[in-house]
Amino acid sequence: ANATENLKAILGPYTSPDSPKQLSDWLKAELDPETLNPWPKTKTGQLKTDANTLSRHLEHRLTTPLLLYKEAEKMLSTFGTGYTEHINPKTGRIHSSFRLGGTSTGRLSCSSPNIQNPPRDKSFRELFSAPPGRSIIVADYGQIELRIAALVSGDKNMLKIYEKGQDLHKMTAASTVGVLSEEVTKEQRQAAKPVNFGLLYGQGYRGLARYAQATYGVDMTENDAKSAREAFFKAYPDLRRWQQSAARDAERRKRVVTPCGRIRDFSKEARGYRYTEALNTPIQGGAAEVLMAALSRLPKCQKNIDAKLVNIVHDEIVLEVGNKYIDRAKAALEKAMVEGMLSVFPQAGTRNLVESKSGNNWAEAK
DNA sequence: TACCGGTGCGCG
DNA sequence: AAAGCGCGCACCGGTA
Repeated sequence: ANATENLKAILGPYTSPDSPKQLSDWLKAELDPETLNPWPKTKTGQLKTDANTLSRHLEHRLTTPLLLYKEAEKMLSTFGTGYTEHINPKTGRIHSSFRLGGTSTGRLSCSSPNIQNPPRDKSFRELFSAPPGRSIIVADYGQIELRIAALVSGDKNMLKIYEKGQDLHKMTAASTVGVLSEEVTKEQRQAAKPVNFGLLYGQGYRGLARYAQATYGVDMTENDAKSAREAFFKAYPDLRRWQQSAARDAERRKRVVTPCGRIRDFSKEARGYRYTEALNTPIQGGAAEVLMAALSRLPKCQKNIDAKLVNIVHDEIVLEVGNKYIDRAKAALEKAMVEGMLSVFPQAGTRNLVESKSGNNWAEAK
């Protein structure tokens, strides 16, 4: 509330902090030309006012109050009232809709409300709690898309890493920094995540530098990104070859196929063939298919166990179960997920594939 | 009042 | 030549 008053005092009565357009106009009148000229623009010519752009101008008196306001506003509107308005008075629960045909890759989508994107912060996740006498079980696949990339591309080095039960972020860090995997620091591992996630789907070095900063707060110059990119593909050369041939193939046929054989036809889409989308679809789609295979095995595994499926978040399954069944349900869930993976990729290694936990709420079980 | 595109942001 | 992908929701501002 204090920050909001402060923000009002700075912006004046004619500029709403909720309006990117008004904020852009306010900044245009406010900033000197040296700051204004290089300021990033939207495609309609407005000044960008997103958190990443603002955070590069911490010296400005508007920045901190506005960032605080944006965060608070998002939390209150989307995850506060946005959720509570959907509480069913009869059950006291939120009953979201999950859609099976709503995405171009085969993932589920979720709405009214979307409970696939509540903030990871404990103070939110702990609100998803089990009734007395019952518990929440969460099981998730570790690095599922990277594993599937390894399997789909057949990259020998990636496959070896997963067969040994090693951590690919750490191994990529070792390769890009040029040290032994035992010497990789937490920070170096963190910096390797955008490298893995970005380059997997065709990101260039400029995009990588931007993305590392924006998403992971990792400072990476374009030169750093360039050499990280080269080191990455030197470490995983079969992945590079797969990307090149998959992209050529997709461009020629205007379609890609997922591991289970579902087709994404770019010729039916407004934007047509897209390089990065062509690389992503079989991987993300494969991960979705693995999760579906796991879900389809749940009823069998849950026999005689009073378990409710309460959420599905792309690589994660959330159950609610009576306390006396926790161990059995956890084992059954893990089994279903491992078998789901093997049903799509029989050759997959399963070390450290699934991790599960239980607790009174979603935060404790994570 | 209803809908839509643009912008921004939460998650995997 | 260069290129992260996939969602849903809040809010604004313009149109129907």
